[in-house]
Parts: sequence; structure tokens; C-alpha cells
Amino acid sequence: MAGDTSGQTITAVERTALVMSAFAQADSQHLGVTEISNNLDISKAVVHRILNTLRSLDYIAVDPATRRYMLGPAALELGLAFLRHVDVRDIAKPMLEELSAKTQETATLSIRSGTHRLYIDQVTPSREVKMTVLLGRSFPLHAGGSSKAILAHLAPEDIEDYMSDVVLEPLTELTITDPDLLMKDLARIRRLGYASSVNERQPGAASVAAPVFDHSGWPVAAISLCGPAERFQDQADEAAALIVAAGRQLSERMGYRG
Amino acid sequence: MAGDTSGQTITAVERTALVMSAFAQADSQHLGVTEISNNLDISKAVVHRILNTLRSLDYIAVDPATRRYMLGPAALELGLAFLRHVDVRDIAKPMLEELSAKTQETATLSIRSGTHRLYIDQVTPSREVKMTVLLGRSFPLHAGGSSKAILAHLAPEDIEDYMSDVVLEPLTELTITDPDLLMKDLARIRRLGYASSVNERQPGAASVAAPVFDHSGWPVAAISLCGPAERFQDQADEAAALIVAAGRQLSERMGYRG
DNA sequence: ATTGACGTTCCACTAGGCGGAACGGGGCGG
DNA sequence: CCGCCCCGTTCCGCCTAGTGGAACGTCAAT
Repeated sequence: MAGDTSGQTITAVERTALVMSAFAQADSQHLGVTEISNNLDISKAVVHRILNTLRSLDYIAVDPATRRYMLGPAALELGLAFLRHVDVRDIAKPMLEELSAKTQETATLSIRSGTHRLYIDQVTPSREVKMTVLLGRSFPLHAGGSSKAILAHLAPEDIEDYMSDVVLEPLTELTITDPDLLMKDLARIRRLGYASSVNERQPGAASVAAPVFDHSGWPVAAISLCGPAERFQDQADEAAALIVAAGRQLSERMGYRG
Repeated sequence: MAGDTSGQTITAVERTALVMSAFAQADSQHLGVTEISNNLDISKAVVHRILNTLRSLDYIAVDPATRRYMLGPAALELGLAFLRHVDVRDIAKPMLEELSAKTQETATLSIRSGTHRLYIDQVTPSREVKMTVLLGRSFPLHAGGSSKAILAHLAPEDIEDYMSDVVLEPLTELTITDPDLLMKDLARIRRLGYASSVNERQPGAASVAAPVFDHSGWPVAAISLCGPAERFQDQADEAAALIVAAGRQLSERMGYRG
């Protein structure tokens, strides 16, 4: 993944990026020229010129008293711009397409909204019998693969709250309505990294789903593969592996640091 | 001011910083090589090499389908690192909450970044019609309450520089674009201790803002209260008193000695 | 006073970046 | 369905602009 060396690069730029990363990863906010120079094995002269250049554009600030360097406001601007631009839907779209193409089943994306979750996108395969979900429709967090994938990774106290505040209403005959059973299932989901569901939310439908974490580590969305129950079961394992990988990749691109 | 050219610099690094800033300030998340090349007047080959280098270190991500570029997770890491080291935000948080609770309007915190300022935090009230600002978005120092509160308290020569170097671009129909009028307003702001603005930065929005001084006496941030113009005007005086007190308190806690 | 460590600048060398031009491919309109 | 156009990408020779070892100035601690 990272550290790809394909294509042409510029060493000066690479060094600049390394210097910035040194600040991002440092414990203390101040770093000195020599310190950076030693750590990255770049000559002091170069480190100084890089810092000086970045300073003129507010990416780096310098404390005139101590002559030490720290990150500047422009660095923050970058980070917040990333957050502003990150749109799960855009990023997930190509993944949904790939997932659907590979399995010939329906791939969906849901986001959490309080005690519910709602579908915000889907890609369906080109075949006669297939599943289609209702975009924008909201479902409680205890029924269905995507729902459980999110619920399982909330803070323990939030899960407790959900269990006590929300009545576990059944959507089908197979919806889990017993808190203890649900808790057990959630633990299993955390262990496996994905949730699976058969006829829980919709009769005749089965799914596997993985959580999507944002930069602060909370599950904000879920990505799933679903289809008609009888045929879907056959490839559930394969689908699970795919969905876990997709969830992980999507989380990374949302800024989640595993 | 910003844009200091003292000392030695590296053009490749400067260009890199400009490219990154292009992403930070862009409205859309995707930017193309040609687009950047034209805007910054850098040859396509160079832009491509810069992006490719940054990509290998996760500062930039590329959509393989569209071949367009966007900010990568490392950019977020930078921003979060900056926040970790800046304590204005932590100190201000409870004040923002109190301000918002008392007035039932939105309280914001901005910091200066060269000739701009950007929102780094906000607390919004629980009501249906309310104002929300875009965190990380940067605005020039002449438009809006928070901007003017900072500008007014810069060193006189820095204000002069700003007026002469920066075109007073209008963001709305009511943005002050006449240098003389702006100077008069700044004087008023210094006299009153707070800045107020109606429809200057955003149509339909009004605000009052106070500067926040660091230990060396320079305005590094601004704290504000803002809301929908018509309803906010009614309690502007009350809000002004609150914001002045908050600004003073925050400055003290940043090490400012009146 | 002396030392050492640090940030900063100097200077000659040459490695490395530069950019105009050519290439390849994907999308859009005809 | 084809051709056109535009975009991202790479090529290649020129030469500028970055490099880094060394020297300098400054400060703090000894």
C-alpha cells in the first residue's frame, strides 16, 4: 500500500513529506533541526531550508525564543479539509460496484443516524432475481447485518443504553429480540469482524456486513453484501471475506488508523 | 506577516505546499493535474511528480477510476497533530458551551493563519433554526466578526500591509471593501473591545466576536457568537458583553497579561 | 572564559529536477 | 460505432537549482 515507488518522484518533496510526518508523529510539539536531521538522515542544511520554506506558507511555525519548530495553522487547514471532503458515499461507490460484480449480488452502504441506520447507496447485479433495498429507509440497530455491524462496535455504554432504551422490536419472525442473545451475537461479530444475518430484517433475505470507522474510531457506517437467502448462503464465506476487506479499506480512507 | 521570504528556501517544497493548499481551499474534493497546473502556473509534469510523490506517503490519494487526486489520510494526521498541541481549543471548549447555552446561539472559535483565519471549533444550540459554520474553511481577515476582531489588533504595520497587499474581496454584498471604511471600523472595534458583523461574510448571518491574545500580546484567535441575522440583532448587546468577557478570560488563560 | 551544541549560511559541484513534446487511453459527441 | 479531444503520464536533454560538508554566530551551561 503505502510507500509505493511507482512512477516519477521528487526527492525534495519526499523529504518534505517525511519532515511533516515527523511532526505529526512526534510526542512533543517542538522539534529542532538537528533532531530531525538525525532521525531522518537528511543534512541539517536541507532540513533547515525545508522548514524555512514551509514556515513562509504557515505549514510550520517557529518559536523565535527557542528557535524550535512546530506545526502551523495551515497543517490544521489540511486536516479539516480532509474531513470536509470525505464523503463515505463517493469513496464507497467504486467498492460497491466491485463487490457486486465479483459476487453477482447486491452491495449496500448504510450510515448510522442515532438509534437507527439507513441505506444511502446500493449497487445491484444484472440478473433477474436479485435484492433491492430502499434507499433512505431507516431501520433499528438490532436487526439485519449492517445494523448489527454498527451496533457491535459502539461504545459499551452506548450498547447498554440502546438495549435498555429501545424495545427490541421484531421486524420478522427471526429478528433477535432477546437482549442476552443479541449481546452474544454482537460479541461474535466483534470477534469475526463482520456480521451476518438471515431473515432477520427481511424475510427471504440474507447478508454479511462490515463496520466502517471514521477517523475517531467510531462506526459511522456499514457496508454489506446481500441477496436471496437460499442462494446467498452458499457463498456467504466468500462474501464475508470480501466485505471485511472492503470495510477495512473504506475505514482507512475515512481517516481511520487501525 | 505571512509570506516571509527571509532565509533560504526550496522552490520544489514551496510548490508542494501550494499544491497541498490548493486541495485545502478547493470546494470539491477532487482535483486534476491540469486544473492544478493552470491555477498555480506550474507545469503539468511537475504537478504530476509532486502528486505522485505525496501519494506514496499517503498525503494524497488517487481515485484509480477517474485518475483524479484528493487529500489522503496523512493530511488528517497532520491536522490532528496540530490540534493535539494547541491548547486554545481545549481551554475554549467549555466557554463555547456556556456561551451557546446562555444565548441559544452558535459559539465559534477561530485561529489566525497568515492573512486568513479558520474555524477550529463550534458549539451549536439545540433548536431548529441555527447557524453552523464549516470547520477548517478559511476566510480573509477583513470579512466577518471574528476576522475583524483579529485584524483590528494586529500591529499597525501589519494592518497596513494587509490593506495594501490583499485585495478586499467581497464575500457578500455587504462586505466592507473600502479601506478607509474598514480602518474606521477597526478603530471602533478596538475602542469597544469587540467586532460585530451583519451579512458581511455570509448572507443572513450576524455575529459578535472578541479577539484572543497569546502571552506575547498578539491576537492569535477569535471567539464569537453568531446566528440568523434578524433574530440575533435583538440580543446583540447582551451577546457582545458575554463575548468580551469570554475573550478576556480566554486570553488570560493563554498567558496574556492585560 | 571555555566548551559544546545548535541554528544558520556559504560555496562549488553536479545530481536532480525541469518542461516542452510526445504517448496512450478513456469519454463524449457525432 | 468511430474518431476526436482532452487528460494523465512519461520521455529526454539542458542546465538550473538543490546539495552537503564546512564554517560561522549565538546561546547556555560549565
